[in-house]
Amino acid sequence: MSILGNKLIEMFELMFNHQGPLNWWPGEDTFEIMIGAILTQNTAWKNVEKAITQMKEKKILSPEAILTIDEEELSQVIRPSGYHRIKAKRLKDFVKFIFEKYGANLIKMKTRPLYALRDELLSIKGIGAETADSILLYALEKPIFVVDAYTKRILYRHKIISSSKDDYEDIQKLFMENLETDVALFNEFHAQIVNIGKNYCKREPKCELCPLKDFNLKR
DNA sequence: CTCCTGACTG
DNA sequence: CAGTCCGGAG
Repeated sequence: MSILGNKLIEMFELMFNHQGPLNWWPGEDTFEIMIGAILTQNTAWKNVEKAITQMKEKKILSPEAILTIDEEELSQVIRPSGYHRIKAKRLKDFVKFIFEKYGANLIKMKTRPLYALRDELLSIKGIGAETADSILLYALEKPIFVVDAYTKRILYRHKIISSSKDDYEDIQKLFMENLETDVALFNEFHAQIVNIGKNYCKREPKCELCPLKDFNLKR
């Protein structure tokens, strides 16, 4: 294990021991996780839950329903998630891809190699690196590390990276080249980071209360 | 860089 | 009442 790998594990354990297992999307429906990953783009998860609840009530939380429903109507149903017009289009573009490439068979989709699938997802308008990786890790259980704004901020503040705007793929490599390739670890690690981000590592950080307050910082 | 959007927080 | 939210496109 590399020096950096040990540091990352230390960071993970500090977070995990304070916050406990976060159980992100355990046993949740694969398709629902994919939809959630798109709806949560720059949006608080609480608002995404409302949108998903409404989709269930209207019985449109399926590839078939999203493909056929009127885009305007879809945008109204997902309205609580914000950016509802553009996200309605993104959902439709996404399910079109699902149908064209995999006949909406998510089991079949899962058999495809990780990076082939990643390239396909990135070719869809509205699916960027973070959304693609969230779908790959949390819905399809592929071993890839999800990087987000919190990840960059936390690594920067704890001096693991020297600039707060390092490249997405570089930061992803930093985790993947120094940790065991483990879906469960990647899943929990990112979840822990997000929780630290929204509870402590905000723009105005609450360092005194943070589980990472003594991590890699000279006092 | 700006726009996209509603809901919630401090 | 401004800032922010599990970003991405133009």
